[in-house]
Amino acid sequence: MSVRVRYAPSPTGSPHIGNLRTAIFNWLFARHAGGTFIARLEDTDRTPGRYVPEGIYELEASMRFFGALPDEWWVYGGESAPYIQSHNLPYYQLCAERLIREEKAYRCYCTRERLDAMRTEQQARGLPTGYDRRCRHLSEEDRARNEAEGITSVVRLAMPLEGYTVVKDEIRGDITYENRLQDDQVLLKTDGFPTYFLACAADDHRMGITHILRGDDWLSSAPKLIQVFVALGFDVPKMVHLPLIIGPDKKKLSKRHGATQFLDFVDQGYLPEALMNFICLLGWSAGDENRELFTVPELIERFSIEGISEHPAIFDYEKLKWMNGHYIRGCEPGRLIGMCLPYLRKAGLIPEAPLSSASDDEKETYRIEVLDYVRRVIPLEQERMKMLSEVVDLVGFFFAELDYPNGYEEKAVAKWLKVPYLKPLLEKQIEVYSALAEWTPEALEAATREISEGLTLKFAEVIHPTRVAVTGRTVGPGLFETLWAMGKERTITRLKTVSERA
RNA sequence: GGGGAUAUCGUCUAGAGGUUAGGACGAGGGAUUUUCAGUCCUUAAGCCGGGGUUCGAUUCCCCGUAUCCCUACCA
Repeated sequence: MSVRVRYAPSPTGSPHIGNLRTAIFNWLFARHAGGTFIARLEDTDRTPGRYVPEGIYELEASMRFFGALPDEWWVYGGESAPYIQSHNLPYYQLCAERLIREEKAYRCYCTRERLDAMRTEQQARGLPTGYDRRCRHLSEEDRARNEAEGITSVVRLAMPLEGYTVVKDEIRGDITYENRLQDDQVLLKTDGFPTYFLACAADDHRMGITHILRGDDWLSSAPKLIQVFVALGFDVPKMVHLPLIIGPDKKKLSKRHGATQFLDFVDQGYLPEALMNFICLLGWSAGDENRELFTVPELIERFSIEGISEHPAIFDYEKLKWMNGHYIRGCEPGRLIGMCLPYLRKAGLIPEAPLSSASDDEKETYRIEVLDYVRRVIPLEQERMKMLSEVVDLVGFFFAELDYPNGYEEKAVAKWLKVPYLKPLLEKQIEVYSALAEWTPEALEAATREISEGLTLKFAEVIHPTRVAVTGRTVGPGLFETLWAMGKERTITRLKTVSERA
């Protein structure tokens, strides 16, 4: 039987990195096995705040970002449509009614107040919490009277009171749970929507799902899910529980740890291939290959359930940054530049591109004055960039109006723009550079070496003050590439300003 | 309170009875250079504790401990 797996997110906002990994693992598993990858929207919780209709677009964007596109989903359908649970309510209701008819489920008329009070009491007395099954054995008359009175009800699963449920986890082995300890799970809510358990079992069956790969946090409730499958008379898919991704403090990954949601990662400028590669290494390993850099085809080729580990993994942002830097360094300059442009625009370093209605002249000017300059500058910082968002800080001095000492780093100034030979040096440079026939890194270096010899200064004694004078800082790309990229006019202007105010 | 899972360098992990316990990030040192970054070389750093089983346990079993998860008309 060919593999059919699904990613079943809820639209609660921008997807969490843990859910993204679940999606990717499902996708890799399907691709590796030549199976089908399905995405299904589990939007059965209509509680305000927990139901974010726009979340669906984030979900779609995240899958596109990784290139982990489903074979079947709500965007372009498939043979198991619908893929949005709220569009299929009658189906779940039918399932619930059938279970009632077969006495595998029952209507429960208990109010939330009673349930809350019961739970509070149980907790106060140190008793296990759970539904006391009061409505499970209601007489026909009681039931009829409740219905006649119009009391709202939910449908609960009549959990077997004896025996055991075995969760056959593909990586953890068999895990046995006592049925008497399992709650009579609500299957259908008063609003007519199914709960996760009903919707999941019903849809997994309907869609022919063969394997369930989901977070470890579902393991404890797996016996309840299995009992829903059993009650419905459906085969239980193979189960694979993925280790959780946690924060450095071993707590659930949250905002204060850094980026956690898809949007956060995109904003900070992580490349899809870096995030994909890194995420796959959290809770999965290719084995004894002693390698951690993998392309997507390599991941597909190697991915297997045996390689999944069983303990939670801490999300190491440092390692992600390293990996992102690695992929940025290997990036085609054209692609890198394209990815950096939005950051530069957002920071106000470069103007917005002219509208399509703008004149050809305007477009040409933008191309020459902005894009060509960006094209020269970005590659110079490529090997230093760890996240795209850093580009703003890295190349800011190329664009910003430096007006000595405004915009200059204090320490840099103190160290290199207070040297006694500064003024003669700068004046000589202005003279020589202005007369330079060819504005290339090589010519600039040759000229500068001559200057340093002429003034009997060490090369480093020339390099450092020059860099600070022209960039306002002590770190950056090679000085002559920097001068070359900045252009003669900008270079001379900055040297003059510093020289005059020195 | 009940139930479940998990436990190898700081972190991600390899290991599946006998290994100098391997790799990567990070950290330290060195080389290169024009600063930073990068690259190359290099060092330190680990089997949660206690019992078993075994000729021999990081590895298998039990107990303890710790951590996380579930215990909702949330997924």
